[in-house]
Amino acid sequence: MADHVDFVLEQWAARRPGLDVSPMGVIGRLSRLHRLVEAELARTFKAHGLDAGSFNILATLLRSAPPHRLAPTELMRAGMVTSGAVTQRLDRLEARGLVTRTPDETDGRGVRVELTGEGRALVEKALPDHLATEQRVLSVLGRERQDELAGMLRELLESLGDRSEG
Amino acid sequence: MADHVDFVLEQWAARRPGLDVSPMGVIGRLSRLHRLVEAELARTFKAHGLDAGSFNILATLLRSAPPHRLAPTELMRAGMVTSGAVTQRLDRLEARGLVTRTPDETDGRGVRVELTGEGRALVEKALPDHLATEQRVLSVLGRERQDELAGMLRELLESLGDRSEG
DNA sequence: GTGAGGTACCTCACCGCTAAGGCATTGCTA
DNA sequence: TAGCAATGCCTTAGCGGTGAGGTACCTCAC
Repeated sequence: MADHVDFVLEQWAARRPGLDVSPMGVIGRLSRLHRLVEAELARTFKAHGLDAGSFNILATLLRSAPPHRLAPTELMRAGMVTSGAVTQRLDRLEARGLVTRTPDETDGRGVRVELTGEGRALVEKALPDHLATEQRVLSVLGRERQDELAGMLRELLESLGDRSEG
Repeated sequence: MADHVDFVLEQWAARRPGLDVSPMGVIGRLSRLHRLVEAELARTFKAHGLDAGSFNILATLLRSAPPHRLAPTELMRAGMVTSGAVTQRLDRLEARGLVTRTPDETDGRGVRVELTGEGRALVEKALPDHLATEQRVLSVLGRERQDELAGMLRELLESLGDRSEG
């Protein structure tokens, strides 16, 4: 039972016997797992004509509180991307007729983004497939250990400043 | 004690009460944590005039078995990137005098990549800082729980086909 | 009311990666 | 040993993101 990171750690142990490289055991795996999982999720998105960035926008709108109209700034924070990235994602989604941009009525600088009927239908169709893919990827761990894992990741996130907006 | 993903899960629970979105609790956190950690590591790399891709190449060469000469294909697999990405990384590193490319003596198609003295010195200088950053990022979990976390990530990796070459 | 600083969104140049494909060489198989 | 698939590396077009900066608008102290 050994993954690629075990091999890497062995190499370091052979080359730098004194060095404590144990953090690489966590962060190296985090990185590799992220890549593999992203690739897996991408296949599901593609099957629905989407990519991760587009799905993220649509799903954020779908789960938002009524009336489901968000500012680009909120989408930016939810997706952890820059404002430029949000602008471009919205450009693409708007061009496909999946979202609309409306001037904010109470703030002349602002914009409100909303799902169109088509956008809503698409994300609602993709969502169960997406969840199934996520579940499949995690299935080797039982539900209990998935929760344990989520708990540890949450601790790390909080220590790095990823707080809830609630 | 709640991170951004808790907020997201609450939103889903409010909007789709029947839906089991628990996989998002793991994969959403994996994704956000990856982003935050990468940003943190990038600061250390930058302080040494490097980025993650360049460091990855240099560190892979450093930890490789003597005589520390690897083929681009091996670097490609170690870094989980395409051959094009490796070619470009090597172009940049070679232009800076940090690695050399030599034709493989026994395979006319092949190339051997090697650290220069300067490249070796740079990665040896960056390595302890990098490890310190990784350790700092993980420090909220004690060593024991770090190992636990690494174990769960390894199980996931193995289930997705990330096997050791040993 | 006004000016300064903050905020919201967009624009654009640049960057690194992917995906597809090309060329040379090697290895397998009949 | 000839033919053909596989391999190793490179090339290139295109894509999505960042970071810096611009414009318009809002807020607030005075």
